[in-house]
Amino acid sequence: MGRRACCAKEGVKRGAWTSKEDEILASYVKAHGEGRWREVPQRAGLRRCGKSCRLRWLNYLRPNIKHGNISDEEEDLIIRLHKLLGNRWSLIAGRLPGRTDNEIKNYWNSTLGRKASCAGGGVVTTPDAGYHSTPTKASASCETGEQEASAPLGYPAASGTTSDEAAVWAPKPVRCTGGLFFLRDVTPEAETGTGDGDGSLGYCSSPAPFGSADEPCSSSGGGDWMDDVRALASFLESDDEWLRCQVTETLI
DNA sequence: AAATCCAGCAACCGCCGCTAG
DNA sequence: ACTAGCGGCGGTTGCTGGATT
Repeated sequence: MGRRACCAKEGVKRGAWTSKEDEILASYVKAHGEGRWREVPQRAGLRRCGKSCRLRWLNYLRPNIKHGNISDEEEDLIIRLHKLLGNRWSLIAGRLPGRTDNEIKNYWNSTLGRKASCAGGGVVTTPDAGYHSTPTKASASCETGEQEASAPLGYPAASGTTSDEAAVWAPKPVRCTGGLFFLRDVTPEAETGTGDGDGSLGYCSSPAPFGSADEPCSSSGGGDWMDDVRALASFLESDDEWLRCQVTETLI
């Protein structure tokens, strides 16, 4: 409230970008670097909102961006990361070089989400995010059309459990000076990680009172889900950023 | 061949956290 | 300590082209 709009509505062009605009923006960012997006339109001579410039650059103009043809490996990784992280598209994208959060989000909503939904689960999202926006098109094309009442898109419909029980708690991540961590107590198992660590993981030291009794947080776990977590932890530990953080056992 | 439906994608919107002043 | 501004993120919308009727 009271916050200034990110850019004036009037005089700002909207809609699809032209190749000319792309060219201007790309050359500007190459010359001046990223950041100060609010100033970019003025300085570059674009009649666009700064946010729009940023989005265009990040999702389309940035070097090394890959478009389309998401491989099976990438798809598998997206599914696994989504299991672990929920709808944290930027984090998922961070593990997929050349892919953008927007592309992954779109891919999920249009393809993987539907697959998962029709398959009856195996997908996790953040309860706090309240995945209330099951893509209507997707759900409409789902053959069963019945599972959504008990297992909305994004929640696993684990056999033998209620949807609530099956809901894996994917906590809201908070920043950790360049990394990500989940505000949960570090358990001994988490400290040892996958066993190949040398104990040098840079844990953040302040388990904040984030998790209260509300989060579905089963400690038993095991099985495929735990395998996924271990595999992901192993994968992610190859990343220096990730070394600063950890995924605790209580995720399961 | 025309109309309609649907999937995919680009872009917008609004909220939130961080940080500089 | 407080506040305003900025950047970033996730959800949503709307357009477009291909598929189907």
